[in-house]
Amino acid sequence: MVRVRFAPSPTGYLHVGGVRTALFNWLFARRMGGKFILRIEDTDLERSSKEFEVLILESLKWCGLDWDEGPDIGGDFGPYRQSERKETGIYQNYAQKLVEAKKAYFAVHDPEDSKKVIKKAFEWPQEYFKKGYDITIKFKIEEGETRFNDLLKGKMTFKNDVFDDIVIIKSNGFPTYNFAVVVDDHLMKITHVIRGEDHLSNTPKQIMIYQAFEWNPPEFMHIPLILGKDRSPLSKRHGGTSVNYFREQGYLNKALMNYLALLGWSVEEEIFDYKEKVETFTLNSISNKSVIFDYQKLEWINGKHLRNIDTIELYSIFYDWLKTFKKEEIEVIRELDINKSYALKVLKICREKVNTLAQLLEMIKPFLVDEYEYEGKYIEKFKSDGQAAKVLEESIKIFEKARELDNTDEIRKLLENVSNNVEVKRKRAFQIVRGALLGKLITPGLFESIQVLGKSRTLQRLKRTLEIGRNWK
RNA sequence: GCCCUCAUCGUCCAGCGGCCUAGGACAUCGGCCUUUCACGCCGGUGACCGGGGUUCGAAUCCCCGUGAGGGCGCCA
Repeated sequence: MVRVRFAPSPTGYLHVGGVRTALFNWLFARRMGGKFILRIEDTDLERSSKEFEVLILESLKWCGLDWDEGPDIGGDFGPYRQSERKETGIYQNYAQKLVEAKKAYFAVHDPEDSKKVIKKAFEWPQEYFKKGYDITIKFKIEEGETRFNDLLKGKMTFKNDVFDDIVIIKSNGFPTYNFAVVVDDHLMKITHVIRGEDHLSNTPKQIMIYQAFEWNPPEFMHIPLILGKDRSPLSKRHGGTSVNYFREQGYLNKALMNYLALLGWSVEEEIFDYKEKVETFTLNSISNKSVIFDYQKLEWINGKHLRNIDTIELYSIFYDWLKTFKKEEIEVIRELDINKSYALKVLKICREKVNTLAQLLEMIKPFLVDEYEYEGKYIEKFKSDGQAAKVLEESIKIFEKARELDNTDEIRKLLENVSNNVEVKRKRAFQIVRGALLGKLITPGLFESIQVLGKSRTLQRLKRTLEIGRNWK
């Protein structure tokens, strides 16, 4: 049974690099019919916080990466928080075993220079402890070489003498990362460790600890890191990096996952639902090269998904997003609530023009809000065009006579009549009408927009602009 | 400094000794469509890091450089 884990430390938001690692673990677990385990590595008391843990779990859920065992749902190998595991004494006990086997020792540190060890002992150095010295447990590095096979890098060999003895228990009693991972991965029966390449050089140390316990190490796979445009590690300098950031910007979880999967992965079709990839996922389709995060491609993928999904689904995603991140848009939210069928029509034509929910909001707003604003460009156009008012007056006249405005071909003919009657070029007339209806010069198709707005709303808006436009002179 | 990893268009991926005058996608540029912007379609620019080998033949294999990234914490 395949058992893999994702083990974030709650010291910040969930980074897209972390999600990508989690995604590959998840995909592998689901593909193999195994278990995906979530473990919180909170052994750094200074930097870990409960708030970040909550956010990380929430981000993971938003990404659709569900876990089979974890701190919130438990499981047979709990607890799943290292701080809680520490309370049970397991790390201390296992470290003690190594000391008894003379594979680790108590180290008394020089208070002046904590790097310096002034005393090594296989017995608890009580007298130093009493005097307040910092005491750790260090793992002794043996002579020789350490080998392991990395699923992506191939055979790895490290000379042991490049490593110094490693602290496994800190002076505060907490285990260090390199020790806790080994103990936990073993106790949790992890079969495959898929993690970032930044852990590659740590692996031999961990292997040595496995060997000291005579435990079988799991399989290892180190996947390349995500970099920014300048090839330095992806950070806030390059733009947003947390799941929360992309969520807030109006990216769809499916699109983010799609892009992350695509990044450093070879597939036939670029646009896909990552959940369907469970069927065909293989570890060796992951590339062995660090990758640069491409914000533009992500946006393109997001636009594709935005247009692919069902309008109803888009409606609910958009609605939830507004409620979460754009609470101040009360009028938009209200219109969405009370006039769903109209909103659906608006969404349908607006999504053709945008790539993110934030862009969608801008596009959609003037359709829902009757007190829409006019952008400066339009006001300028209106002022400088001597025929603008005439175009609007003529439109009102023609539209009022029309039966209904529910057919784009008819709307086109009516508008053509307007431009003919006023003797203004179509393009010019259409832009004046467009801005009059929505306040902007960039909108969905004019005919579709009028169709969606409907006769009465269209007339009302033309009159409104005519009225307000008088003050622009 | 020592150790490890990686190296094809600006970016991601394809290529795994001859099919490569190197292919696809995003971006970019030009055109078409057209009521704006986009979508869509058509086309262009654009890369095998350098040097040595091996071989009849190398983007593909080997070595050496160089560059980039990672590690060398009582961080994870």
